Amino acid sequence: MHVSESEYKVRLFENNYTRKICKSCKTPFWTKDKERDNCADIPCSDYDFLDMNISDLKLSVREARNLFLNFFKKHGHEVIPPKPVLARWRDDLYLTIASIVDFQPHVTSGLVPPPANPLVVSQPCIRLEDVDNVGVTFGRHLTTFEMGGHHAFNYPDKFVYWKDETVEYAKEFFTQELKIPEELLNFKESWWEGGGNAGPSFEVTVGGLELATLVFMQYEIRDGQYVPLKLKIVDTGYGIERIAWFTQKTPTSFHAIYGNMVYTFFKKLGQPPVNEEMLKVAAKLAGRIDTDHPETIKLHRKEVAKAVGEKYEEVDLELTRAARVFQVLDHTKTIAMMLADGLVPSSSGEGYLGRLLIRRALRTIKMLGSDTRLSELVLEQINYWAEDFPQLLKNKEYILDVIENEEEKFRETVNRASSIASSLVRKQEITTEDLIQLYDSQGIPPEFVAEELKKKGKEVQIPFNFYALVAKKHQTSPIKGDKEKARLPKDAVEFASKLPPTRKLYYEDQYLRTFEGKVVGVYKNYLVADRTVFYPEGGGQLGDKGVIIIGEEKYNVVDTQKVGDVVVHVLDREPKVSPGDSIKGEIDWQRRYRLMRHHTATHVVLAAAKKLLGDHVWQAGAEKSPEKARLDITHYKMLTPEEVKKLEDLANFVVNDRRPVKPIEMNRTEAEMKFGVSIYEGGVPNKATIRLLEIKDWDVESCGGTHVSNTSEIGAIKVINVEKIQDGVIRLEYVAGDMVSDYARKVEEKVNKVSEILGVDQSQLELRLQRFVEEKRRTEELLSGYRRKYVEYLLQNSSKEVFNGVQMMVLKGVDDQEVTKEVMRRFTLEPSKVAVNFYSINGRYVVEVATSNDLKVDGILENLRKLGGKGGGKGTYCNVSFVKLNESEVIDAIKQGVKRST
RNA sequence: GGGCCGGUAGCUCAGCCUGGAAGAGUGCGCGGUUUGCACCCGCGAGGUCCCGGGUUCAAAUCCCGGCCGGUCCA
Repeated sequence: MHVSESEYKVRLFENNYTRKICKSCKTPFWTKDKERDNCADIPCSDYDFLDMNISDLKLSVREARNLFLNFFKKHGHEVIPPKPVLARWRDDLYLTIASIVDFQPHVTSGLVPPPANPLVVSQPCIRLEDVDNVGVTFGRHLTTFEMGGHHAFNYPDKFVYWKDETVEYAKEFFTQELKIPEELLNFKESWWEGGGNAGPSFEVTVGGLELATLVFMQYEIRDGQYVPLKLKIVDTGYGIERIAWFTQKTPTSFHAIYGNMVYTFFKKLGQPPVNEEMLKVAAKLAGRIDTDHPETIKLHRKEVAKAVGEKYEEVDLELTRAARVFQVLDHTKTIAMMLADGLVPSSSGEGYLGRLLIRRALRTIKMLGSDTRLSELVLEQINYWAEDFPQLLKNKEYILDVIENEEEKFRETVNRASSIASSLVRKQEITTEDLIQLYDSQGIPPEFVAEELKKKGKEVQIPFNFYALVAKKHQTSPIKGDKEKARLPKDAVEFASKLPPTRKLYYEDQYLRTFEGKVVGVYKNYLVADRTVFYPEGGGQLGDKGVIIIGEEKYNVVDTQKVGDVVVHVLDREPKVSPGDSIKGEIDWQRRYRLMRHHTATHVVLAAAKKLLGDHVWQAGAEKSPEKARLDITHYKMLTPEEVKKLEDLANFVVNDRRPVKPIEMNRTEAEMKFGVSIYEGGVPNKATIRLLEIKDWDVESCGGTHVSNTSEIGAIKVINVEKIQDGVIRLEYVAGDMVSDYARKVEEKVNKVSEILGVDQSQLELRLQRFVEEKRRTEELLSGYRRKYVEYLLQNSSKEVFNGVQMMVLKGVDDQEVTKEVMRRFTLEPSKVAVNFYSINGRYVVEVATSNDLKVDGILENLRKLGGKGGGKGTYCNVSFVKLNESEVIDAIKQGVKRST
């Protein structure tokens, strides 16, 4: 898009700033420095700030954050708390990648007001795009960082501030608070696009480092066109860690972020310290690394070697080592943050992102030749950041336990590398394709395979872009998409979508069973009224059934669905009715009440699971039917029988405690601030006002279902099944109310049936069964004794004859294959023997022939086929079947077919 | 969510491509050898070849469907 220059004209620049064009990247930028000819951003500049002598400020990350927040607080912004790093209030993103994400999509679209306006937040973010580059660039790339954002939401009728003020805030913050001389500031003109929005932006750079980006969100991208937004949003991002690094001027940004922990990690990972002068040069020149072009890494290290006057090989080795330690530092923090916010590692969804980082960290630790526990390193991070992110300490036990669990899994995977390598050694040449196949299907990192192969004296080259090659194999993957299955045919949806919203009597009184209303639309067997008590399927609760009476005619409602705000009754046949007619309806109360009980029970169980297992427990799916309820929760290991019992007890405690259950309507921003994002467990509604369901002192969740008004109405809860449906997800099934009795009856019937089969009274069931099993074992022992004896007997006594120096034994009428096989095998151990066995199966007669090793079976086979037999075999054994059998003919054929093996 | 790999003795796995008698190592039991904590020798027990269907005279093996486990990708 062609951006008009006027977009970048702001008040501040009238004050002696000039617009220049960077000689290197041709980007326009604004500065007061008359001499400067480049944009002061990498790669046009190195990290020159490392050598700038500006002030005595040395800010830690925490101090940088506070300085930032307080500055904007002073200037009329309200400080709001950050959200979790997992973007659970959105269904299009897994991770919080920027501060603006906190307010998308409903605040930015204007549907709901922001929690404050203007506001400021320091939002921990996670971005995995550059996961490969972390460490290699000595601090340029991180997977986790804090984005300081001050935001203003300008409505058509309420203006807060826009470009002039935003740029002035930046100037003031950097010059007043960070004491940076104004001449060093550069405002690079840029254009930002993301999440369907776009707008002009300034990147504020100093000495090569981009310290902030000031975005002016003002367009929506619709069909490739830029449509002006009603809402104009100031979206800024200040790099909190970069500010800390900028003031500290440590060798790398890791030193600035992690302080002494850098040295702790070197020590714990068994690495001698790396020359800091070398690191500083490496960091300063890191802007020249373009990780899409691996040769630039080599080039970078050569330049470092030149600058510090050492051999390239030496420098390369040292920097590789350091880069790996930095990678572990970075990943351990990200892992801790993700787990603290409740991520459960798994093989799909957000869970995989966590596992990916954990595995990468484990791999790097191993490549450093260290056997330090990952959990030990993460514990360092927890303690280091405990004050900044209290959720780390709160969930410490969970975090460490999960990591040990993952470490164990990884160890098992890696142990396979050695045996896999030995089977690979047999191959002439091992290709990249083999390595990809191994990693992709079994998760064995190529580095480990290569190492194992080396031990066995075989070399294999791992291409630099190995992981990119793997990624290439998986290009068509959708993101987080959970499309609601269409439960009504297209034409019915179209019919209903034109109708006005239905009045939802089931929300006005959840116990209402009947109603009278007027028809507003009818299409085939789909009927819509102006109001209804019929609850439409949603939130995992099935739609109501019942009857609708039109005049004298009674129609069965077989299902109820919704299209937007319109409730559609699905009738058993097409009704004779027109819009405006009066109707009466009554729901199947028995069924509905069971659904209500199961639904409320689900909220009780979910909260119980959270309290029992930890905050990481999150609803991963649920279904309530009249018969039973099902709840899938995120958890990293199977529940023990004791845990299941405790869960059940806890849930029933809440039932017996008679807790009131109450729906509340609330503005969503307010609800999020008050209860946190866990209200969205069951899904994220797309409305400004949301319906919350509160179980007193127990649970609050956004929910559109129908519920009982007191937990005591649930009656009782019985867990009937617990299973692991996939890695990281546990399924709980349970029944409530009268279905508990139903379930008990079924169990009782089963027990009765079993006692009947065993012919004993229930009281003696276990004893009888135990004896039964014992008896079976003894019978088997006895049988194998008899078999042995029978084998001996047959070897001695079955008919034998000799021809051409070959002895032939014939077995007949022995229908125990265990015995015949053994007899034939034993008989043919000695040379010049042939064993024949006749038996029949499925109405066919089978001739089985075995010979000793010195004979061959193929002549026999040929002869038997000539007689009309079908079959085959090789070596010393064959197997031929006949529809009709002439025994002596067969025997003759065998005799004539015997051949010596050569 | 999608792709790939796997499921055979208590355990680790071979056999599967190319259908034809269910295998090895280890562990277990017994005996021998050795007075010593991963010794050696011999013997023995141990199987729903994940489940279901199909093809075939014949399926661990080939085909289809399912279950379970592992793993990779955004």
